[in-house]
Amino acid sequence: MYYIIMRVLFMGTPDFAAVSLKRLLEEKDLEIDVVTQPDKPQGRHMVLTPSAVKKAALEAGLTVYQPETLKNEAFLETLKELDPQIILVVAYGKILPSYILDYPKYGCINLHGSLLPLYRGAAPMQRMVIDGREEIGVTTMYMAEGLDTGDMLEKWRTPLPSDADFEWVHDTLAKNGAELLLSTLRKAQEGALLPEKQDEGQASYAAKILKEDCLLHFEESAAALHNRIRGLCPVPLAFTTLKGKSLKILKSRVIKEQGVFGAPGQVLSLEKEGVYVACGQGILQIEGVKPEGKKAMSCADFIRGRGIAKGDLLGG
RNA sequence: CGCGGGAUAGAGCAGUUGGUAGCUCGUCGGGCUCAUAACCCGGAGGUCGUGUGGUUCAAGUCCCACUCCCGCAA
Repeated sequence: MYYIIMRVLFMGTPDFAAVSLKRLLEEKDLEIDVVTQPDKPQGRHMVLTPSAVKKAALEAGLTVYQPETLKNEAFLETLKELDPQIILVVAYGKILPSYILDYPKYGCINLHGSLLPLYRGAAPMQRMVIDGREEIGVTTMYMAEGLDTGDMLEKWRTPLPSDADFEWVHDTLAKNGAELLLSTLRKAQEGALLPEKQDEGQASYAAKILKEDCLLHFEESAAALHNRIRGLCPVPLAFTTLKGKSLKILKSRVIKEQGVFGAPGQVLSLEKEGVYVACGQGILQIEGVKPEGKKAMSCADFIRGRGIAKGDLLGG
């Protein structure tokens, strides 16, 4: 197999994107430059932290660009200088203006973490789990001016196991998405892509996860609560409150789908495997928690330390 | 120096007005049992985060400095 060297501009920011970048780096015929978000203050002491993509790029000895904005002409100079033949975008975090979209010969191709046109937007992977979807996947597309509205190129899909959490989805889609992106890139080189319009009637939007999305409402069914808990695990984690303090929930299991066994949020019993909690419909078993100011622990430990008792009300 | 909580046996926690440490679980040994993650008896295991720190007759317990962990916020 022989390819002429191709100049690729990779634009991405978080870990999900870094996986794709690392995969592309394994290819010998790609000359890659990287654009990522500027370092941002993060963590407990607001330390300036580089993005996962930046770390990966620097490790590989690539040049990294971190424009504050793409809206002015400053970035156009950089673009002309790099003169990419194709731009690959994975979770970059900013909208690309048309002068960038129109620049490369082979276009701008984006990898998105959902089966478009479903779950356009910022947090498709979490939302798919929270909604209890049975099938998940990734899509590559040509980028258009709208939010994830471009013509679709290739897809990869897989069933979503009922106990899989966000981390599993993220890792699975990042890995297979990277392969899909490379496949699409190769087809673009060969002119073998068959763009397909998105059905606007089917489109849905996966909004960014906010604090309020993480709060558990025990009036919901056990199944819905379970989906929310795993969809937000391991970050940012679903939470409830107990005796005025926040309590993050790490892991859960649906014990009963149907029936009302107590006030929503009421602790029914303390078992070895976890705490049984009454929900709007059914019973949820909570298996791991992270109390405010403490480390993550199993429910068995939490009970031993007397952190919770039968009859306590979660979310009160 | 963004705000706050914490650091005590392998784990999760207590520890009262300062007087050299307890609970639950685990672990080890023995007993009971058809059997058991059950039950009974017994044992081991801690220089109480670090400091050649301060106060005191005496500090896990008060004061100071430092290290690390966590929650909030971004």
